[in-house]
Amino acid sequence: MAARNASKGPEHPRLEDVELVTLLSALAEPTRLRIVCMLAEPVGERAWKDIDLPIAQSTLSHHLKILRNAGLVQNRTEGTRCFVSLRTQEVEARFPGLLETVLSCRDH
Amino acid sequence: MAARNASKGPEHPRLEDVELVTLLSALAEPTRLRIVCMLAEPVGERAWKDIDLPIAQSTLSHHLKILRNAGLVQNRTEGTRCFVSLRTQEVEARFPGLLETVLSCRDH
DNA sequence: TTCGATGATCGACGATCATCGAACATTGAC
DNA sequence: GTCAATGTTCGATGATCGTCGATCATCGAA
Repeated sequence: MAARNASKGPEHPRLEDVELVTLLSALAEPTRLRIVCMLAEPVGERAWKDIDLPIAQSTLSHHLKILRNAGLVQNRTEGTRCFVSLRTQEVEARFPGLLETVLSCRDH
Repeated sequence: MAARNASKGPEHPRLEDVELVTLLSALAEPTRLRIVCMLAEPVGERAWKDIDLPIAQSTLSHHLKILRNAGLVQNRTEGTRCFVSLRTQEVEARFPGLLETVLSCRDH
């Protein structure tokens, strides 16, 4: 009854409103860190269905929501499909060097 | 009654055995991040009692244990007193740039 | 040896989290 | 309009977490 999101896709916070602890919490979970690493590959944008992990679809949606709320990823809807990508530049502007450093640590 | 730790202080893991997610989890909590920032100040080592935060003593002990298990801090016992410090160099060797970057992000 | 101080550990509690299946909403195709 | 596909949301579940007070173990001092 109340007006829903007029916009289609899920909401994306401004990076200025994201706290460091929120971003670290989002990264501090194996599945989510793995997703972020996937998205960091040169491929860039990734179709939802291409993120195949041994988890239920609703769980993946849950993790992506947390990553969205942390400002790390963004969704782009195209018809019924959905594409996910890192907000690399915005994260870099807010937390300089952080994402790159974490990813490089992950790769060893 | 079973043989406890023969050594005096608590255990400190080798940084090689610490996973990135463990370290991120340790940092992804406001109180602990604050402690790490305190310890990063040029003062260096810090007496336990000088870490005064609005939390119970057992809670502080709990957080310090998590930071220890993540390889971030170390304890040095001197009589009944206990001093805490960052394992800056070892963390740097294991996760290059990570601690420094997180701390610089925290300061803005 | 006894005592006080200092941290670590224990047990309990409420809250949050990761996970799942089911139901729902939206969109394109028929 | 009906249907299938896609991703989100809901409800429930165990597990983990942050917090506390109480207890314990260790050490120096009296």
